[in-house]
Amino acid sequence: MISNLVEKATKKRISADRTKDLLQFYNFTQKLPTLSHFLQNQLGLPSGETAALLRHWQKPRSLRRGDFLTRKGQVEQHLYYILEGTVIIFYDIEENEQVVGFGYADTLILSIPSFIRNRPSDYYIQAMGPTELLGISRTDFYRLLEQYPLLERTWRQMVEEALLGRIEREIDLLTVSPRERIQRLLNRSPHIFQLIPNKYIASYLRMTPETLSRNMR
Amino acid sequence: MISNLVEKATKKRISADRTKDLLQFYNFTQKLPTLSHFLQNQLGLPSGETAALLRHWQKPRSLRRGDFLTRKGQVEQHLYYILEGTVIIFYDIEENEQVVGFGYADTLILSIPSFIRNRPSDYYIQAMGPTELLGISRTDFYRLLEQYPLLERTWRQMVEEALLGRIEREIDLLTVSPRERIQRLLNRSPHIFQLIPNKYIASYLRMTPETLSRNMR
DNA sequence: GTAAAATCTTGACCATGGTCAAGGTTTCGA
DNA sequence: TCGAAACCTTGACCATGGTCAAGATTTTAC
Repeated sequence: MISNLVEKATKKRISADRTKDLLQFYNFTQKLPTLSHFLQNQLGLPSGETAALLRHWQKPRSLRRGDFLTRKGQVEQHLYYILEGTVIIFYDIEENEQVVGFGYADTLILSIPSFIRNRPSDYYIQAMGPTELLGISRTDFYRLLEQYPLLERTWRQMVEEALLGRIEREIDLLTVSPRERIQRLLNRSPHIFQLIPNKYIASYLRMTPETLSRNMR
Repeated sequence: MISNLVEKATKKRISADRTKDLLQFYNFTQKLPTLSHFLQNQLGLPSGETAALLRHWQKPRSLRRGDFLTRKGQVEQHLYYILEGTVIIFYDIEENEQVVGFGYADTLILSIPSFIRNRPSDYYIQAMGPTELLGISRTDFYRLLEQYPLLERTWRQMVEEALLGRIEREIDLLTVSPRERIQRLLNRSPHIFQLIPNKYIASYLRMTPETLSRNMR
């Protein structure tokens, strides 16, 4: 069943600006019809460099519902491309899980602090259903950054975009009224309400499932 | 008068890790004893490049208490280096001001979305007292990025650090108990309580001045 | 297809932090 | 230095969202 609010938000014609997903911090904005298409068209890499980069993406990894892509404390640091499926990112704080982001098909997903700092992750990344991914190791990726200035420039721009996404997210979190927080997410990422159980969305929005439920009517 | 909590936090020996200021999103972590020292030692620029960059920093700008460095809607986009003084960054949301960051002497300050996107700022930057700054224009800065790969690499790393700072800030904001939010800030940036009136800190911590006051006893 | 698990909804109650007001204190600026 | 403005603190009251519980509904996995 789809609530009235969701229905309205979904139907609404969404501007190019709005479409820019604010969750891009963990999963960058750019949609990737295919990985190589992304590398060439989004990153604008010459075909030689694209080939070099593609060579380092590892064979698909499959997850079932509930499986973890990354666990807290785990040192595995990869940048993942989601071929299919949906994942959530959360950390635990006093027995509770606090959801901080989502990832879905045709986006990149990673534990940023872990990837950038080369440290064990504080975050869990968990599959919401059957999920297929490709990964590239941090080491390989940063080595390629050194080699290809154009790749480094693009990465810089991606990090800049991610930063801007975080700023928007901050405003979401600072918004006092639960109803408005819900509305902001509905405006920006209505599709999430189709992909993710509400209890996780509630956590992401800093409220209980009860409050979310009561304010979606 | 210094509260017990502040006193404790200030006295506590602060680890190198803790010292890393989490507000670095708007004002990057690196302390700048002098601007040229920063350019050479922090950015690791060769002297030639340092000289080139220094040439583009404009003559000091002075602000008095209450003056605005940047106003909402203003297109002036500079990266500023604070020689002396303290500033706050805030935006307005329904008649209220919401503080999102601070800047103090020997750090860089800017409205990131405005600077990166080359758009009018949504944020105000206001001096808390007499303040002296140096600025470099967005145009000049990005032109130099194109010219000097080492500068671009460093900028990329700064943006990465800023991103990590935002993630920490997110956890702060997601922390439910006001008391803990205060404690986290005290642990990380006790000096802020010396530099900034509590009412602004309260806003930054997503609570009223009354709640801050009641929880500092 | 079906049982089990997960999720959603609703109600009653309650704790917490916001609001308003007033008085005291500190800081600012001429 | 002194008057004014800004800021801080405290109390009383209240609105809001959290907690707990129970039943309904949906989804999952075999």
